[in-house]
This record gives sequence, C-alpha cells and structure tokens, in this order.
Amino acid sequence: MRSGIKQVAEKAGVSIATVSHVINNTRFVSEETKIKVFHVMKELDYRPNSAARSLRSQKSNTIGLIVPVLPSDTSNFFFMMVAQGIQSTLKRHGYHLLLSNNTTEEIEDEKEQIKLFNSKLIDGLIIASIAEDVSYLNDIVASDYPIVFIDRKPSGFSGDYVLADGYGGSYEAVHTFIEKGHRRIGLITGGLGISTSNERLEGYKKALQDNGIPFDSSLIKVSESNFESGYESAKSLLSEHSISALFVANNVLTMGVMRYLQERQMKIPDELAVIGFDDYDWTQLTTPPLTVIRQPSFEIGEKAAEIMINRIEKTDTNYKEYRLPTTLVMRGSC
Amino acid sequence: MRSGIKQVAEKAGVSIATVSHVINNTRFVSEETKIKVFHVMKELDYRPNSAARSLRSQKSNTIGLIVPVLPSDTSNFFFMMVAQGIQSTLKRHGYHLLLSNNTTEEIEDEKEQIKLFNSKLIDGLIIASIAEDVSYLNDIVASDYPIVFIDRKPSGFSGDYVLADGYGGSYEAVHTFIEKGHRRIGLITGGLGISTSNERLEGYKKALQDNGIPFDSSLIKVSESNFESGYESAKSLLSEHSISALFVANNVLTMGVMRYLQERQMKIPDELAVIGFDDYDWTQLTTPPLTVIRQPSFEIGEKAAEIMINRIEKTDTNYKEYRLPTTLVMRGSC
DNA sequence: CTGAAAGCGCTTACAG
DNA sequence: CTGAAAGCGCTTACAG
Repeated sequence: MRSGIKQVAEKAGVSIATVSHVINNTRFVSEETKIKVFHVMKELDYRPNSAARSLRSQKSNTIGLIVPVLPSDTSNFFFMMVAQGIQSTLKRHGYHLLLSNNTTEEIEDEKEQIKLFNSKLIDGLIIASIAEDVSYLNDIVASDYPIVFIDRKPSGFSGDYVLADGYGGSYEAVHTFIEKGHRRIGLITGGLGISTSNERLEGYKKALQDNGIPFDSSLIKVSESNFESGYESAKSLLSEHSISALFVANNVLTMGVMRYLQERQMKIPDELAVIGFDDYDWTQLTTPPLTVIRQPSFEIGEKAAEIMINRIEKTDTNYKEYRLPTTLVMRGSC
Repeated sequence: MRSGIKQVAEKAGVSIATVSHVINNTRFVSEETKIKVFHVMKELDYRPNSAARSLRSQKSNTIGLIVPVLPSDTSNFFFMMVAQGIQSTLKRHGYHLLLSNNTTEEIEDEKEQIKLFNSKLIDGLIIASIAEDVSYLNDIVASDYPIVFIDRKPSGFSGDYVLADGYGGSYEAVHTFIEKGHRRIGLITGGLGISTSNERLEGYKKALQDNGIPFDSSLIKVSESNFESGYESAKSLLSEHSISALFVANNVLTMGVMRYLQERQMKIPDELAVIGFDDYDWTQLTTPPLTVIRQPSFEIGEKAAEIMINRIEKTDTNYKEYRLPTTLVMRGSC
C-alpha cells in the first residue's frame, strides 16, 4: 500500500500539517524537523496525491491544450512544435499538459472538449480554435477562466493571443522579390476570411504598394489548403499569366506547388523565383532548396505557456496580442 | 460560485447519493427522479469536480504519455501521429491524455517525468523510452502499474508493447528489389543495438538469404540518425561500391540520402533504385516520388491506448507483443 | 515553532 | 427505490 502524508507524519513524529508545510515550503519549519521529514519521505517513497491536492487547493496545476489537427495532415507539424514549446515551459514551472485534439473540424466537437476540461481538470486553456469567432465561449466558461489563444486572432471573446507575424513575413517575402528586380509576383494563398490568410494577403499588398507596383488581383490564387489545390493553383496561375516570382502563403500549398514546378521542370529561380511558407525539413530537399518564411512555432508555444502561467499566478487585467516575428530563411529558390 | 453536487441535490430534492448515481449510472434510480436531476444539472450548469472524483474513486481517468522528441527533429512526426492515435481512442473511452516529452535524451529526465506522473495523476503510462533496457522502472513504479511500451521492445521490465514490424517491412523492401532483378543491394541504417534498427537489419539479411544472395557487409553503412550522416553515408557507399538498389532504414537518413542523390543527379530508379522508410508527405515531392515502407503510426497509438484501457479495466495477466504490419507504398523510385 | 481539526466535492458501503 | 454518513488525502485557517 502506497503511503500517504499520515504515514510520513507518524514515522517522522510530527503532525501532517508540518509535513505539508515542508513539502510546500509554506511556513517556517525548523531545519532539524525538515531534514527528518525529508528523510522519511524518501524512505517511504512518498508522493503527494495530486487529486487530494487539487481538490483541497482548487488548483490542478495542469493546463489544457486543444489543437485542430487532422490525421496525416502536414500542418500537424506546426502544432506539434507549438505543443512542445508549451510543454517545455510548463514543465519548468511545475505544470502538466493535458492534450486534446480536434480531428473533426466541427465546432461542436471543440465545445465538447472544452466542457470536458471545464471541471476543475485544468487551471487554464490554450487553444487554437478552428473558429475565428469564439463568442460561443461566453456561454461555456466563466469570465475569469484563463484562456490563451494561439495561431489566430480570436473575436467575440477577450483573451490573450499569440501568433506569428504573418503580415510581416509576407511583406518581407514580397519585398525580397522586389529587391531582386521582380515586378510580376504571384501569390497562392489558402482561403481568405481567417486572420492568418488575410494578413498574409495584406502583407503582400502592402509590399507592392510601398514599392509602387500596382496590385493585380489576377496574379492571386485563393484555394483550399491541400496538396492538390496547390498543384492546380500553380498550374493555372502559370498558364494564364506570366510571373517571375511566386509567394506561396502556407505550407501544404507550398508542397503542391513545388510538385507542379518540378513536374514541369521549371528552372528555379531563373524562370521562376519561389518563396514558401514554414521551414519544414523537406524544404531543404527540393532542387534548389527552398527559401521560406519561417514561423517561430516552438516560441509561440513557449510564449503562450508563459502568458498562461502569469495569468494564473498574477491575475492581471487587460488582454494583449503577442505577435512573434517570422524570419526569412534564404536558400536557393530566390 | 460554481455549483457542486450538493446544490444539485438540494434543488432537485434528492440526496447527493442519488445525484451521484444518476451521473454515474451506478444503481437504479426511478425515471422520474433521473429526469429531474438531469434537468437541474443542466440548469445549474453542473460539472462534476474531477479532483474530488479522482480522490474518492482512486482513478484519474487519464493516461500519461512520454515520448522522446527533440525540438525540430523530423521524427517528431512519427510520435505525433502515435499521440493522435492514442488520443482519439482514449477520448472515445472517456480518458484524458497527459503529455510529457523528453527533450533531453537523458534517462534521468525520463525517470523524473515518470515520478512526476506517479502520484495518482494517471491511471497508466504509455511510453516510448529512450532506453532499451527499462529495468530502472522496477525501482520507480509498483508492479501492477499499467505500462504500455511503444515503438521499441523493452527489456528488463514486463509490459505490453506495440511496435511496427520493422523486420517484415525491411524484408519486403529488399524482397521487392530482388524481384526486380537487383542483387547488389545497399543498406543504410541508424545505429545498431536498438531493437528497431536491429530488426530492420535482420529483415534485410533474411531476404537476401531466402533468395540465395550472399550477405556482403561492405554494402551496409551504419550511421547516426541525422541528415548529414545520411548524406555522407550515401556518398561513401556509392563511391566505394557499385550497387543497383539502396534501402534506407529510417526517415531522417532517407532525407540525407535523397539530398545526396539529387545533388549527384542520380537517375532514379534506373541508375539506383531506392526505398526509404516512413511515409512522410515530402516523399511525394522528390523526383521521382519515393517508394517507402510505411509504419502504421496512428494505428500504433490506437492499439497502445486500447491495450492500456483493457489493462486498467480488466486486470489481465500476461503481457504481449503487438506487432503491426508495415506496408510498401509503391511510387516511382523502385 | 508546531498541532488539531475542518473541509475541498465527490463515491460507496450500509441500512432500510 | 433512496438516504445518511464515512472517508479519499491533502491544505489551511485557527490557536497557542
């Protein structure tokens, strides 16, 4: 039988209050007593029962994470890195990570998971919602329930959010093209209406504008974010228009695009300069290796976790946006 | 203030025992009472306090997962898929997933995490240990602590384990080469001594043997599992020996190898037929698309979770190996 | 410097 | 068919 605090107290000849206080370092205990208690704890291989602790202290010391990842979708990788960032900083602060992911793309499913968590299981929630409008949260959680949003800017509910600077990244990509003399620059992007895609488009536009290049909407292809759509978008864009540079605004699309360009044996960057999105390993494998805009995914996770812990321990007031810079990783395709 | 079972009981005019029993469906309650209770629960937006539940029932309904993933390592993807498989089946059974990952490759770190979990936080542990020999577990956990190992065959501790059939996969790859007429078949593999690498080598050997091809150890390169080593191994193997086919026994090495082959503008499969390991998205992006041995990662996770739940709920006795078949995904490189 | 005791919110024998 | 009550293992005022 596993020993509890009572056994430790008895064997050490002190009260359970004292044992508790040496464990939590929560009031003065004489050095002598401390040593005795620690010794007995080791001897009995005592581990505090976390359920009892949570129940009594109203604190679970665990954070929930909900991310939308479809099985075998490449975008997994992004959230995986985010999760790692979260985990590593939570661990440093003595928190645990409870993971849930949305394999359906249903908002109902998301709600269900939040409710499941909302039973004193977690002290706070980090979520990459599939919805932009998260006002449904108002009905589900208390107003002081700590929530940190990641990847997208939420609307309809107040909370901190941390995301990559897609606007800046996109701007930098296009600006780089322009500096190299390109003026007809294509853009292939995922569906608009979500903040990530929107701001990448804005960055593209702004870079053109700042350099006196007129915006030509026919050089833009908006498509679903999957391999095939990327492939098809590249195909139709290149057959309909002559462009000398192409910016692809997300990673799955980048794969599809590259497949097409390789099939067509397009000379990169001479015939077409290319910048992709996300610095995945495979981008080093194309010929030439791909220049990309890197999102600081691990760092997003770290930041989100830090914010979360601050919220819980400090009870701050106003919510903020945390926008982490992307970086241009120069390789051979541009 | 959040309402508890007491408030529900009062408002419904029943005892808390009855409320508990309707929640858990654990003894007969009249239909009428049930309806009343459910109604009040909805009205008060009641959610059972999971800490109280765990404390009382000695069951947390959560499973811990420890995986070794280094930041930005491609092998992440494998464990990510495993984790998804685990998560999706746990969810179906009403369990939660507590995730921890080892970013150092230190066994001490792993122990630390296990101890952290071993405080009634979890009902069972699924682990991809960095060590082959997990006898250290004997000192840390009780003998009836449910543990399911994944990816590698553990030694020094009894437990179920589920892994991909690397032996069979390797055999199939080499056999496929042979059927196509190849006789000089190279192998590039990660460091031996761990069961995954070992059995892939064994599969290679057996396939040769079954087809009367003498084993030539000079056609084998053992190297560290990283991009550069893959690159270098391919380089030296191809410069020292003439081979017509090459099997690369893990995914990171496959990337490095492909990079080299592309740089050298090797004609695949005519000059060299290639089969890689793991069906990652990028394998469709090489020229030609890569034929690979696919590991059923998601399925490994599902299986591990199922086994775990059975262990917890049934208390079975003897431990088993679960070996899931790999599949050859035929594409253009062979 | 330390202890006795209440109580966190449930589940579950026991009893009728 | 249902209730009263013990108790899971802690933390934390209260008291001295």
